[in-house]
Amino acid sequence: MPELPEVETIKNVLKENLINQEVLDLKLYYKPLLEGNSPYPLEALIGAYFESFQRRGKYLVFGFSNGLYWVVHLRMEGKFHLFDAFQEKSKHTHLILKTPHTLVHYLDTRKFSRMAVVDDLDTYFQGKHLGLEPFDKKLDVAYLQNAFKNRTAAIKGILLDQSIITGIGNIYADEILFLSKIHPLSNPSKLNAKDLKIIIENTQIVLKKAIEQGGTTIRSYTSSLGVTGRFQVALNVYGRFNEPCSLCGHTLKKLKIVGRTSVYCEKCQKVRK
DNA sequence: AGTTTGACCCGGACGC
DNA sequence: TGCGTCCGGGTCAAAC
Repeated sequence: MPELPEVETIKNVLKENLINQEVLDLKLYYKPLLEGNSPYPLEALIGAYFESFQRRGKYLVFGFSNGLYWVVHLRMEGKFHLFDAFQEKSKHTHLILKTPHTLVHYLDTRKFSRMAVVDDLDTYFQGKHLGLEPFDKKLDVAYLQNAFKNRTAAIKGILLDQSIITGIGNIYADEILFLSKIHPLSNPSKLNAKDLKIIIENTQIVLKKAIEQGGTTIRSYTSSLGVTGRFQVALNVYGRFNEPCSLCGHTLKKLKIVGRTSVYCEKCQKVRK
């Protein structure tokens, strides 16, 4: 489940392997992965060279020598597998890209990921309504006060709203709220400046640590991308329902918030109403 | 305008 | 063992 740290890691590994390589061939086997309104087909990348590698929120962006950009959102299970030699496509291989030195398979068991080929990145991302990057200097208490002022829905759901801060998913939203000692059902407009400052600090701490360690859920990328070891990102709450709180020992609870499971400590995380 | 809900997907986990 | 059911993850659109 790639969130910002995983996407950042994947971007870096793909850059190491693919920069300045020419796309010799590219075939998309499962057509719905390409957004219906993609201005260009994927085949438009054939003959071009990989030039730049970016991440915007949870989107990967590959820039090519012919002026086009390939934008990929991995959603839950999109994966890039890299090979040195011919590799039979698997049941879930939906795209194969060939370069002189590397064979790229793109897999997605859930067929949930999406991609597009565009010539105007700004226009494409304007339609996505992405908020500030977590490490943007403009992300400060005043920004969140403004963004949260009319928001009454659970803070957990608001942290998942990519139009405010982009890149936070279910795992890190739970971790950020735990470290900030804020209950996931809290009313965003009732958070005080100190709460907001702590949310920003913990967002940056959690994501930075995860990036340094190669992403929490990077396990499935290991074999192919050569990212080894270091999966010991300590998660305090995510996936730990019914286990003891790492701070107070109280049994962790769970709740459904905007259709997502939230795990939290009812003793450590106070509701702001 | 903000909030809620469902659709999109389907492998894997779970219950019987 | 086999079958049925539910879950989850991010984003978008529609309904409220």
